[in-house]
Amino acid sequence: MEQSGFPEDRRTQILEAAAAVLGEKGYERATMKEIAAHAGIAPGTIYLYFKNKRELLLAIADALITQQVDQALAEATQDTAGYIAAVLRDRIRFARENQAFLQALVAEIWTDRELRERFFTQIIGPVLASGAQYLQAQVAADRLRPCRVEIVVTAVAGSIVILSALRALMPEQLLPGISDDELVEELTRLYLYGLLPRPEKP
Amino acid sequence: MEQSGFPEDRRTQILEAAAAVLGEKGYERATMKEIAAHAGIAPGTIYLYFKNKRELLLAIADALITQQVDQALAEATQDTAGYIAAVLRDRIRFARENQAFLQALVAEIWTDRELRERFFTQIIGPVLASGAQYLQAQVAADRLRPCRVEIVVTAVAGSIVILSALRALMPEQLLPGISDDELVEELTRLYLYGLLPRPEKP
Amino acid sequence: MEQSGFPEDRRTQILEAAAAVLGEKGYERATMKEIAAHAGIAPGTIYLYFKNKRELLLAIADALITQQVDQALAEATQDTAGYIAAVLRDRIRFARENQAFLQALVAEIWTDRELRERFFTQIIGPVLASGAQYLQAQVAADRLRPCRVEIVVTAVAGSIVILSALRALMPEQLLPGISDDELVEELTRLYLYGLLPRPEKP
Amino acid sequence: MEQSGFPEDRRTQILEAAAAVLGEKGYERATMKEIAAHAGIAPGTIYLYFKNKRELLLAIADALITQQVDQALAEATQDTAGYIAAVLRDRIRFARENQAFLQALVAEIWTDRELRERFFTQIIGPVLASGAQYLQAQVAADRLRPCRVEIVVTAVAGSIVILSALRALMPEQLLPGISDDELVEELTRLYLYGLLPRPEKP
DNA sequence: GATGAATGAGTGTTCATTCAT
DNA sequence: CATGAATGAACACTCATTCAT
Repeated sequence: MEQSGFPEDRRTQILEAAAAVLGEKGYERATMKEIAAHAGIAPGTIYLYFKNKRELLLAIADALITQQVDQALAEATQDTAGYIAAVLRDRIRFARENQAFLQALVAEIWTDRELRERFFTQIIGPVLASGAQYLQAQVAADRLRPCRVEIVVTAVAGSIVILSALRALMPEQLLPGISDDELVEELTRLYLYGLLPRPEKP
Repeated sequence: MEQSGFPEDRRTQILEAAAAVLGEKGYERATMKEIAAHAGIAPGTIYLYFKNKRELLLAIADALITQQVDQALAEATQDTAGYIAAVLRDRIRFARENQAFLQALVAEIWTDRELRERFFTQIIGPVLASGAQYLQAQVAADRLRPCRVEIVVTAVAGSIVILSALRALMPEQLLPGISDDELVEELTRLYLYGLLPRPEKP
Repeated sequence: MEQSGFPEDRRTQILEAAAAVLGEKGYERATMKEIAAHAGIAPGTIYLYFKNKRELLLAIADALITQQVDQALAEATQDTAGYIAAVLRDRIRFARENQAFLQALVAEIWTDRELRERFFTQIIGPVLASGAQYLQAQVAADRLRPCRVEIVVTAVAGSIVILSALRALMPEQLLPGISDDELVEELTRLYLYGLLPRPEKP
Repeated sequence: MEQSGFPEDRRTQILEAAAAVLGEKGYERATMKEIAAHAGIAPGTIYLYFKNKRELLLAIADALITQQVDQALAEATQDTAGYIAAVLRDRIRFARENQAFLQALVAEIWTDRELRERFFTQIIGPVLASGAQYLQAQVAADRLRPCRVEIVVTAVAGSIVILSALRALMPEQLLPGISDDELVEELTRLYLYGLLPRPEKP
């Protein structure tokens, strides 16, 4: 029916339909029939591109992983405040742009060990490591106070994930009327102040 | 088979079995038969106490909600640092104690609008509001710097949730070898410094 | 619906329905739905007694194997002609009584290696071995001429199988109007004469 | 892709691929895709030469039927022992040469009435009739004892079919280490002695 | 003629739910 | 109250067949 101009688009078309349906329904409640309908094709067609339902899920994970972060590395020249803001902004945008994919994945990551480890190793881990490394360098240069960078980085990442996720899931309830920019600004201040060198011990 | 002394304990018995199985398998992958087996009863018996599988899930949510937070209200007399640490410690403990229930719920909250709103309104909302109120009072008393307290509170809550969740799901990978106390201490410092009044504008 | 008096009859009931349907349609063309309908139950019920379609097939094989031959061993006291006739008669009766089961199996044995080896080892093999042993004893006692007993026994068994099978499958065409008794008589004569000691070498 | 020099060879090419795949997998388990792959063509192409999967099967039957037996008719001049040996040898060779075709067919013949009747009428029937006719002539000439030739001929044919089939299917188990020649020799002796005129009644 | 992507009906199987005991 | 055998709707997946290229 709904033909796409390029032959390889079909895969993408299915992937996007799957992300949309999985994101809304979760893995188990999403049916191949519905995914097919959402993509405007017949159920059997999906199996020409993906071996089974699970592979479709893993393909979504891979799609996310491969388009992964060139990161705000270039921004490392900025000052500390600028770097934190840049990372926050970048991650919030990433979450927004891949909302359907992420929403589809998170639910499964929560219950599926294999997916969890795959995702953690390939996405979360590197991001946290990169952040920790940056912080550690700033601490070494006395631009930030000494701290356990792994904990800080994880906490910061956690804030962002939760804020991005819940703002996507419940825009009416979570911080309604507050823009991404306001969010970034406030968080930047919170974490920057939290990490700047301090004259005296508390 | 396995009779309980009190007639109403049966409900609790089922609820706990359900939380255990749902927590491990997720809602869809958990079967009534397995929940029954886990509780040492017959599948049919569950239906004498819960109308259907979904009600069982909602009952788990309710069980969490009702045993909810007397909060660190009593601790409000402490200084600010003590309050933040107390809240962090309390929430981390709550997550640990109800791990199975929470794990079961979160996956569903993620995909189920009704459950999400119920949970947000009854659990998340009040907690955030209470925290925001406390912070606001501290700001008014000049013990903390002015800030958008809703954002800060949500960010702090997000850190805790993510840290607790991932530490439960992936103890080997997320901050291995770091104790809860170390975590609380580091986070307290981060957020306290992030919020203390500052002499000059940055 | 169609309740049986004894609780364990349900398994047998399914097994017989399966044998009937498989016998008529073959394994692949037989559907669980049809087997269920033939047994007067719902499709799902079959899975309470058999793990899957293949197990149902294997259970048919086992049913055949267990009700196996006490053989014409008692008849070993008879003279050679009587023995041969007794075995022929017994095997033809066996084929007739288990026609549906056998027909179902043979088709699968033809294409399925596992089933083939199982059936050969447990049914065919022992039968042939027993026959070969008897013949060998008769040869040793000079009541039959020397011969390669394995070949003879296999040939005799082959005749019977084919004759029984085709007479069941095509009663109109294969030896119509000839009774089992006539068959047994003629075959007995053929093989007895074929095996009796001979005065001179040909 | 793989073009054949002559346009009509394509049909044969498909037929042989089909026989190979059907022989190994059986009718239902063989897929058109696999048959096509085995023939080095696209699935759609098969439908240019055969209306559907079933016609492909029937065409295999026809292929067998047409290349049918010029029979050991020429050998009728031999003595009786020579004739029997010649027929046995010829049939065993036929089974070996057409093993894939035959294996594919037999499974279907077993379950498919139409195919069965077609095959019986066109292949089995004539062979048996020819054999019966020969035997009858020998009996009339007092070179063989009087007997029910239809039964004898069917029994002999049955032996051969079973022996050929099982030796093809289970070479390790059925009469391993015995050559076709030994088989023919032993069977010839068995049936010849079984049929030679006898001086006295047993 | 030849292709092979697309189809969708039909399969085996699962499991929430019921109800006779 | 409790049971657990029975149900049957719904699912993932397969594959013979078609048809635009």
